[in-house]
Amino acid sequence: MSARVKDEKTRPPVSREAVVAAALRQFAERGYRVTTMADIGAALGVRGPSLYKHVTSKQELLADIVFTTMRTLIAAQHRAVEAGGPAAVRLRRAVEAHVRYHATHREQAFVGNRELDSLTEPTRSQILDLRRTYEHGIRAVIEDGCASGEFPATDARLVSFAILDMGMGVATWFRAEGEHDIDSLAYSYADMALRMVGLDTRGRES
Amino acid sequence: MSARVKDEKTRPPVSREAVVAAALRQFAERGYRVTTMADIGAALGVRGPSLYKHVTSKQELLADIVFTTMRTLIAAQHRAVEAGGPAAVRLRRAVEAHVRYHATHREQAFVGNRELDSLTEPTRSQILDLRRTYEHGIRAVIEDGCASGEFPATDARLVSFAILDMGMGVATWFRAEGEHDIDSLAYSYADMALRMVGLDTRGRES
DNA sequence: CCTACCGATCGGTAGG
DNA sequence: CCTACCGATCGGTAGG
Repeated sequence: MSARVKDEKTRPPVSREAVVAAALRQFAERGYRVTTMADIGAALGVRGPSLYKHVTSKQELLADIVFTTMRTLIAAQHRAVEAGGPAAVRLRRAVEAHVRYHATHREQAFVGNRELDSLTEPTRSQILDLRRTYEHGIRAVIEDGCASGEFPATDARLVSFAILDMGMGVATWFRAEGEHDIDSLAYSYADMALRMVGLDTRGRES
Repeated sequence: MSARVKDEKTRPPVSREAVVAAALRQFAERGYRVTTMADIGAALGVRGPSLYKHVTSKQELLADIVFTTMRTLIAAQHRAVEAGGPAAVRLRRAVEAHVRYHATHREQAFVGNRELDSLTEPTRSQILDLRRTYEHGIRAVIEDGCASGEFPATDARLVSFAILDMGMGVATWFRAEGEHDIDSLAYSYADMALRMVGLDTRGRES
């Protein structure tokens, strides 16, 4: 009945990464503001104040999580797009990367979206900038496809929002134990995205 | 420099609806937990404790907002679907209603999504039930279209999630002053939804 | 509708 | 990594 969740003798050493991981889990399941430093410590078998040996503030924990999330998403999108090829191929790869991240890093994506307003300045503005960069990345592919005539004319901004939003939604309902495996999920979402820009995916394309 | 925002003499009478409206605005812009009863009162020109003449708790304010939101959405979906007709027509009307609500009631939709975990039981479970009902409503239309052969075979559950998620996203970025008017926005989203179930919207359908 | 206030919570620091 | 604790916040009640 101690406040410690784990026995001192068997407790693994506390590291910054362990603190961030415990914070992530609790921020995702119960929210940033409701989670206390004591809660995070308890998950690691220590008291709240002990965490300050590894991090400087609770806010820093949240900032770490959302920065890592956005940098990872942007890097994945960059890899998806850089190889070039037809716009349809680049769009498929970018959407698959987007969906794959939101399915495999549900907690990060969820926290990054829901706790945006829990960030203090200037972190919040920096994150919003990264999100804009990310949105512009997928929009550019759509605009390419429109400009080359590959995609029927569409409102690239609207479609990019719709594609990103539906992919972000995956983080809210996807469960690894569920009926969908991640590969077919990513493929299906990319299919939907290609249809949204006007392509018939039952035919020849990628 | 008083804590009151409005002068006592010109302040309109405080009503329950006024309290809910003020709470909605602040829950949307700053979050449920950060908003204090004193904040809500200040927006109406009164002190925090005075609000308890009109509401019984802060939690009740949130519950009022999310229940109204879900009931309104479900009623709008019901109206969109009840007239019958081809599945493509029903799907278009349901998506248009969905998008229209999220564009015109941004704050309600935003709070209803972000603050789900700020609800205490049993309210939270009741709201989750209403959300399931809503999702099943649009999924049923898609399944109808698949069963009748009107839509090419698609995973109805997946597509219904994607369509609802992209519509909910509208609440996060839409601004009435922006470049899109609500009618064309709703139309475009319904177009995308029809494409997602495999229809070619450049042709004959609705 | 007000002031005064209770009770509880929590991030972070002091000082081992 | 701990206990003790400070300072501040806030929902809700008492009693006008």
